[in-house]
Amino acid sequence: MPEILQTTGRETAQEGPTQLSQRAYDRLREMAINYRFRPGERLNEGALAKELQISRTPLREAMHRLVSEGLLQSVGGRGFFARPLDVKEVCDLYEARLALETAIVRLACGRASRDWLEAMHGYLDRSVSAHESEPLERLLELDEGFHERIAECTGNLELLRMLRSINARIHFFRWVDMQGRRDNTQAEHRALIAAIGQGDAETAVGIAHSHVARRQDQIIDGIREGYARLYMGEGPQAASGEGPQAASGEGPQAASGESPQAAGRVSNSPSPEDQ
Amino acid sequence: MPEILQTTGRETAQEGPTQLSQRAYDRLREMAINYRFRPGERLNEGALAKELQISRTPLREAMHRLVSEGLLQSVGGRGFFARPLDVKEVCDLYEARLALETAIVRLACGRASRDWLEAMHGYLDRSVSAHESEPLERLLELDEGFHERIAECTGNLELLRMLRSINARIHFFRWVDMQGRRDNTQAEHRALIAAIGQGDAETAVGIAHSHVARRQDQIIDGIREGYARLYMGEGPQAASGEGPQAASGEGPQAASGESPQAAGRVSNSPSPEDQ
DNA sequence: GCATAATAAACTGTATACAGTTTTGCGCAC
DNA sequence: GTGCGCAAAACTGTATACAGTTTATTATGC
Repeated sequence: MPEILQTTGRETAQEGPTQLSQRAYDRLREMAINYRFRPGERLNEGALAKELQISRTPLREAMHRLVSEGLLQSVGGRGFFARPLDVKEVCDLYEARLALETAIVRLACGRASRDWLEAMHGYLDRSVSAHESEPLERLLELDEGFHERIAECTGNLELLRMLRSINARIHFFRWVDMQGRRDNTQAEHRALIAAIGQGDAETAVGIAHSHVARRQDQIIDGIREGYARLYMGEGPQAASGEGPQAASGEGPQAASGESPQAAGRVSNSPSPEDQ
Repeated sequence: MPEILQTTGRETAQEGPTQLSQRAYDRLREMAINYRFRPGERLNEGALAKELQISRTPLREAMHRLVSEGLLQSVGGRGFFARPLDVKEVCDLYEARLALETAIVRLACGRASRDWLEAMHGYLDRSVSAHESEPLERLLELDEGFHERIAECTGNLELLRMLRSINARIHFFRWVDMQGRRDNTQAEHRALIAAIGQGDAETAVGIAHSHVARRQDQIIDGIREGYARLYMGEGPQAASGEGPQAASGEGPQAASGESPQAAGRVSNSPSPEDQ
């Protein structure tokens, strides 16, 4: 049952990719990013395939890609698992992001064009107007977009690719971190662009560093909060789809009996030796 | 025909992974890293599967992973392609490597333990003794290992992961670059470790920078040389396996009719929109 | 009642089948 | 000889089948 996909064929802007494995990739990626699967949970291929209305073949292809991107894990012989909520890993990611962002900003200082600067001012203007009205999820996207645009400014697609990969993996924790307080980072963003525009690398890197850097305990607090939130059944865009609980059907494979508050030693994954 | 794999089962140190998709991944990765496929060449799944003595299912799973890692490309509906020999991409990778290495060394300065320093001195000693006797391929591996150990010293697995990914993708060009001259980088390596040992970040970063940095024209020369070498049928470890030519069977799908010397505009890939 | 062993169900990893599309090869007009 | 169009072959993307293993369940002994 190939399940004729929506309107068959011509790939307008509206309908998704025609490739089933690509479609599965897109959907699974979104789920993994937002921890729609419980950390460490084993993913049931049959159930997922039924849910996505595809067969296991393209589904597994998508899963293999997500393993390579650190959004899923695989244990040979026992299938695929949701990424665990691992404190060390998240701290490493934040640190890597800081290093990457610093390098990117430094490069951007020598390469920003007049056009790019103008476009960034426009982007910031739009972000400001969104700040009051848009949901937090959208504000986070705007912030990610801001930093990715700086990476684009360097012209280095590999740096951009790495930044995107990291951003995807810490997205959830940044979202949790934003809950409650609606920080106004606009001023810092403006100052950063100004410094880049003047080619003042030291100032720009300084701003970027203080803007991106997080103290370890802040990060850990965020993770703990995220853990609690996960088991209270909330997440970014949790309302879309079919609800906050893990999307793998009835969910007989609950994560574990561990104390959800203990974010310090959280991973209940079978510590895969893969990759 | 499951083709009982060697000695069936118990996964000693000698025999490869039991998982066929993992075995395919390992072999394809090695091939892609060393450009055993001609740049931009379309990979024939049937032929590759026969060569690896597996079916197309695990083969395609491995290929999807390699796409995510930038070692293969995929064009929806037309299959998988060898990564093109793209000058811009390689330059970006070198630049990203420089940024990463700099950040890693800076972190290592605050984290190097006495044990680690001792181990590094041992590693360098072994590298020195290998310098005269071992083949270039091995020396390059030792150099990669040196830098990866510094990344390990930071304790940050994500930085290590990124460094490995980049190293894999520029491996071939560094190998080409080493041909002919047998640089002695030992002194720089010693000095770098010494600076790290003293926690002297500025000196260490300076050494790392001048050690890793390459001028753009040097890189492009290397790529041009690599291109020529590819079409002269030589590559790292080219003797192993079944010869230097692309491993996809008879090779009816030669790369293109482009001038092999013109490394400036080399990519004959169909510019995949994927990933 | 609790731990343990045996049995059944479920699931993963891989091979194969098949439809639709792309590519190749050939014939023909010019 | 060169370009165009059509038919055949080849290839990709996906579904399904199946064997072997893992996991869940029931039965059993203490």
